[in-house]
Amino acid sequence: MKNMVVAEYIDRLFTQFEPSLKEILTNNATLRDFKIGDMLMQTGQNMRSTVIIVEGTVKLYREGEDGQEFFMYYLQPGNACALSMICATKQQTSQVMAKAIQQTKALMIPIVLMDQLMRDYKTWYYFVIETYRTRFEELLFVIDNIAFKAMDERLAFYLKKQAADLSTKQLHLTHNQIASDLNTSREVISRLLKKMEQSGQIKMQRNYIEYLI
Amino acid sequence: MKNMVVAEYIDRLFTQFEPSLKEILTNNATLRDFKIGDMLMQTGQNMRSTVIIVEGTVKLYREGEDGQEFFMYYLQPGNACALSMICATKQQTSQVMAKAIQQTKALMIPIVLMDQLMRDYKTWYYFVIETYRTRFEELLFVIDNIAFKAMDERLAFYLKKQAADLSTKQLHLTHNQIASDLNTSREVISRLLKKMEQSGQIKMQRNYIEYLI
DNA sequence: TCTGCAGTGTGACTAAAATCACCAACATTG
DNA sequence: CAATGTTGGTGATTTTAGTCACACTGCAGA
Repeated sequence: MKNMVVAEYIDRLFTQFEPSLKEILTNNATLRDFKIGDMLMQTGQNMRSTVIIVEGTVKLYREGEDGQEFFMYYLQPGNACALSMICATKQQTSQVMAKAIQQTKALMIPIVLMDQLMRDYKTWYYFVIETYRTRFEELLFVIDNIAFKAMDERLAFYLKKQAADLSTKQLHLTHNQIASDLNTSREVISRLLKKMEQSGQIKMQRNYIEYLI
Repeated sequence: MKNMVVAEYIDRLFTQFEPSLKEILTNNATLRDFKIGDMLMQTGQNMRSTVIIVEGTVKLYREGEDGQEFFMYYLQPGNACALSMICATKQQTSQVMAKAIQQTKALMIPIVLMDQLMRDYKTWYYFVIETYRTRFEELLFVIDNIAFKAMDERLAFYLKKQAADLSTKQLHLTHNQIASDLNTSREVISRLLKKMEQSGQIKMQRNYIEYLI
């Protein structure tokens, strides 16, 4: 019974859901595996399911003209992709990219269920609203940083967020990746990182940054 | 009967709503007036109602440290404030500012109604979802511009959007206002506008820009 | 082991934007 | 109409970030 696996994820991550809601989800969700680098969503793609991450980490980003991956936020176990809910409901196409940066498992919930779930289950409705709210806030944060902060502050904030989101101070990042995430150039990042190392905020090695604060 | 006024607005702007939904809204919404410059929402404020604009225009912006009003988008008749829905539902505080830039009237819908409306009325539910979707997209657009575009492109886009949103090519803006909206300095805007005038995209007068394309 | 490439360091230069300084035009108000 | 404040124009300068060029260093694969 492969749905035992689904049921277990739902039980663990959504303790607040009513038993009958859990049952509906279990019976209708399919579990999908994504390897590192796999895309869950791409610009222009039409969504047919709402996506809920149950394992791993997914990076949401806006793609630049030269392939930059302007970082917005991560989705983690228990998070749903707000855009997959929105686009799914109205059959709209997505405006962003979502890529697995770890081995990831996600529940795919057919969009046809959305109306019924929203109507019948207050806990689901709250979950959806909360998803919108947190993602909206993340976007506002992104706007704040990019609109009002200089590069050094943005970098410091970026590293802090990485450490927090990935729950580790051992960051496996190249200067190039960071530059792409912040939409700047590698040299700028190298220089700023050096300053941060000199002031004791980080330690650097090849492909690796240790966040010390 | 002051609710006749409310009923009329709802009838005109929300033809898709079921009669009983319209009735509930009519009986529970209060109409509020805002003069130019009045705030509908402020950072840190706790929302107690969902706000639907029925007349006028409201500017949503992020406030900078020195009082800049970093422009995000306008709300117009028929639009609801996505944040007032989100914050209202969870009693969260708002992260942005909303200011009337025209004489504005708005329906205030008590948050206690939200759960019931979402559950009982599919048209309401769709309206809410659509509100989230369009505002989310607006934010993505803002991020796109600020992350990837240079000042001249941002300015051109800004003027275009003003003309489109306010349905007029006669823009009553000072260089200072524009600079504040784009979080740059007045001199930069003056110079770029001059270039745009020279290339025939706009015509300038004091406190006034005519968008020619 | 050697080779090549991805990752990093750094100086020099360029470009974009912010800041400073100051002036002129216009509007409002007493 | 004089005084004052707001708006806009413009040159000079500074700051920040982006670009170019090139060197160095590990690591992985032939």
